Amino acid sequence: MASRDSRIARTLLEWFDAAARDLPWRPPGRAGRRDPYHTLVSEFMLQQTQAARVAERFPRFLARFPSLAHLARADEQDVLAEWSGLGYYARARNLHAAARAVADLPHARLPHDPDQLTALPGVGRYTAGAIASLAFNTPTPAVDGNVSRVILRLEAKDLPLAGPGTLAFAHGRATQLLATEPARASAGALNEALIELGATICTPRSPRCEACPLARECRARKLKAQARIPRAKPPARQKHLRADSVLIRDRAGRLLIERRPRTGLWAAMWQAPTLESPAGPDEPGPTARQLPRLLHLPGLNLGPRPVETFTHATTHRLVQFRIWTAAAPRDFAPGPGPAGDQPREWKKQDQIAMLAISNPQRRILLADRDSLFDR
DNA sequence: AACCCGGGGGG
DNA sequence: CCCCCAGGGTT
Repeated sequence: MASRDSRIARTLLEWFDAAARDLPWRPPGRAGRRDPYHTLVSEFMLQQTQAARVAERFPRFLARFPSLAHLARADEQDVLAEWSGLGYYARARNLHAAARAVADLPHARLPHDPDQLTALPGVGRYTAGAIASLAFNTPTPAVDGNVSRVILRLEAKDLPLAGPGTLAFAHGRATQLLATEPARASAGALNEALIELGATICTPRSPRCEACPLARECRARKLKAQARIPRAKPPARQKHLRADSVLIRDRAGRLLIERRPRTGLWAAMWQAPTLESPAGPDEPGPTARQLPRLLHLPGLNLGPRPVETFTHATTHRLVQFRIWTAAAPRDFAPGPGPAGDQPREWKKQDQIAMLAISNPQRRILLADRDSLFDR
C-alpha cells in the first residue's frame, strides 16, 4: 500500500500548492516560512472556529499584540477584550498564559517538539501538532475534525467522528502519509493540505467529490458512502435560561456594568447587571419589583415591563434575555453583584466598547438606548 | 467517559 | 428557520 499512500500524499501536496486559500496567517504565495507566533495565535483562534471568521479578526489581534513578547506583557483583560465576540473565551486566557510561559523559557521561543508544546495551557494534541508541523516542519500529525473526516472517508471507515477509535485511526494513517517520500520533508504542507481539503471540499455535508483531488483514491466514494461517513452523533441538549439585564443610566449618561464571576459562561466578562434564572412554562421569572433586590440595586425603580426581549442561542443553552431600564435615583448606591465578586462601575458607551464583553451584552449595552429610556 | 465552554454558517 | 460543527480542560 506504500504506492497508494505515495499517490495520496503527492496528490494532496500538488493540490494544496495550487488551491490553498489565501489566509492572513499563511505566508503570501506559500513562499517563505510561517511565523511561529502567527501560527500560535491563528491555531488558538481556529479551535472550533471557521477560517473565514478567524480571518476577519486575526489582523486586528496582531496589530494590537504584534509579537509574542507584546502578548506576554499585555493585561489579560485587554486580550479578552480583543477576543470579544469570538466565543470560547478560555482560549483567550490560555493563549495569554501560553505566551507568558514561552516568554519565560530560556530562549523565549516556541518549542519545535509537540510534547513540549502540549505542556502549554490550551495546547492539546492537535494544536501541538499543528504548530510543530506548520511553523517548524516537525514530522508529526495534526489531526483535527477536518482531518479525521477526510481520513475516515478515504478509508471508508464507518466510525463516529468523536468516537474512541477515530482519533487513533486517523493519527495512524496521517503518520503513514507523512512517512511517504513526497511528504517526508513537507509535514507542514501535508497536514495543512488535509485540513484544507476537509474545510473546502470534503465538507461534513454534501462533500464536493467532483472537485476532490483524492476522488479516485476515496473508498467511501467508491462505496457511495461519503454521505453517511462519518456517522452522525446525537444532538446536544439545550438548557433553557432566562437572563434579566438592567440598563441603569446616571445623570451623566453613564451605564452601570459589572464583571461576571471568574468561572462558567462568559467568565470574567463585563455585562449590565444581570440575573440568570431557569426559563420554562411554569417559570415566570422575577418581577420588576423583585429584580432590584435580587440584583443588590437598592432603591431602583424599574418600568413595569421589559423594554425589549431577544433570544441568544449557544450550543448548550437557549437564553431568553429581557432588558429593563431605569434612571439612577439621586442617592443610588449599588452594591457588588449577587455572586459577591462582581465589582460594578459606571462607564460611557465608548468605554464599554473597549471592554471584554459577550455578543448578547454588546447588543444590550452598545445599541442606541436613548429611545428605551424615553418610554 | 461525560460535560462544559460561544458563535456563526449551511441547507 | 432548524440543524450542524468540534479542541481543550475539568471532573
